[in-house]
Amino acid sequence: MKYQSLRGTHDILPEETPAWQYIEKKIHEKFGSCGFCEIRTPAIEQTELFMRSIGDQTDIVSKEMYSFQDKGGRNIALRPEATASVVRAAIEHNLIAKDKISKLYYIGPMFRYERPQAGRFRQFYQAGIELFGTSSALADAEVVLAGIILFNSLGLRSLEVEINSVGCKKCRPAYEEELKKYLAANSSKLCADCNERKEKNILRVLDCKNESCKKVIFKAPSLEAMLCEECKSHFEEFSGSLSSFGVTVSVNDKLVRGLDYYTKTTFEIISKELGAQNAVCGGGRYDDLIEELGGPATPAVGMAIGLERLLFVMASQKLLPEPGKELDIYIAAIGHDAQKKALQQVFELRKSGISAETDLSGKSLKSQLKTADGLGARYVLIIGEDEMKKGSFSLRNMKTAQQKEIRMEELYREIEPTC
RNA sequence: GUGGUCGUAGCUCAAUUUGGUUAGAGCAUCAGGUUGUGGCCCUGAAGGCUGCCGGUUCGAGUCCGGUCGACCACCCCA
Repeated sequence: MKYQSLRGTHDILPEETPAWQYIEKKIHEKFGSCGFCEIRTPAIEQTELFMRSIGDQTDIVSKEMYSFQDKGGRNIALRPEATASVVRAAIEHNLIAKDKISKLYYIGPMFRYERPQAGRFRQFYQAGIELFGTSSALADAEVVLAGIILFNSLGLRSLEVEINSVGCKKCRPAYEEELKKYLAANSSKLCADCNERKEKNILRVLDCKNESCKKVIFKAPSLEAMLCEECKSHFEEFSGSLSSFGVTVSVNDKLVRGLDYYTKTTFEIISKELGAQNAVCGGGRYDDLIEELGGPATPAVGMAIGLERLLFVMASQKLLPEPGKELDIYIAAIGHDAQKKALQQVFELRKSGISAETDLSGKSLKSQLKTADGLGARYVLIIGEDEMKKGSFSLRNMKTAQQKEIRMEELYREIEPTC
């Protein structure tokens, strides 16, 4: 095979597109009913946008971004996620105004140069929401709830919601300083990865799986204890409100996200069916990002869903709709004149919204009936030489195998009742 | 970026004890089973440079190296 799709990228084939259309439709419906409006941004942006927002020290930006110079010498990157783009667009078009709440959602492909794995691809689809303009912890809950509404409407079971707080710019620097000091004192017991994380993304050390590191972390200063009053009460209200709405949540104090812009709330919705990459949905609050990117200081919260992962969980829970084969009528034609007549008739039927198909390759009647059967045709209209002469045609009901002679004008009336 | 497992028709899989002649089957596809009638059944056809490149050997789908890709884990994250 000379050409194949690039590593970590996949063709979505005709047999799979109905499932994609199904979840996309639900996303539009449910996010819409939650008051979010769709926004579509370009797949490419200035590289700097992502360096500023996600953080140029993060793996996503430093190692995993598809970036290049265009012919005009501009530094361009394929978006690795959409929040930065949505914020940029919202600022650019004045969608963010003082004391105004904006609720946006998006759906589209994202790109990260990673080693492919279960639930991880180089081009993958995300659907997400962003809520700008309120610092209320209830807004964090609303965002989680929007995800839950979507998942429920798809029939998903046994998903778990994990939440945490990573503090804000008032309390986190002090904590990071504290943690850094502690880790520096114990650096000999930390793995190579952690010694690097210590410098680049120190909170991630808390989530290391290495046994030796775990021991060190066990005695490390706790982030929770260091949260300022504001963060603490924000987290309590967020957590409490979800519980009171009947959402079971568990606090995971290791839930530290790899994007720099998160403040206070972080959360994930995970599924055990997924393997190592188990988050179907992840998000959190980012109160400083909009200002950071040049907009008015505006608090915000958002989340993103990995669509391939969502589809995978749905498939394993047998929630994907059967690709329904249905065709109102198939016209079997014998002879060139008949084919022409058939095509004309199919054209008329299609114009009036009836699904119709014919075969112009001159196959035998038997073969055409087989094709019709394979397409799930309810009726087959047979146009042969006899019919062309007589001006009346055989209409076969494929379910009952009954056949009758009709004239073309009667066709609609005959097939209408079951439409 | 690191490590492990694996690449045989469109799909799912075969191919005997460190290798041995024209690489098989099921499903799917197409065509037939008498003149113009589907599903079931029967018959037949087509479909593979065994991922690619190189090496060992009289001989490689099978062994070795490389490469590309898939899967899984680390890392990271949706």
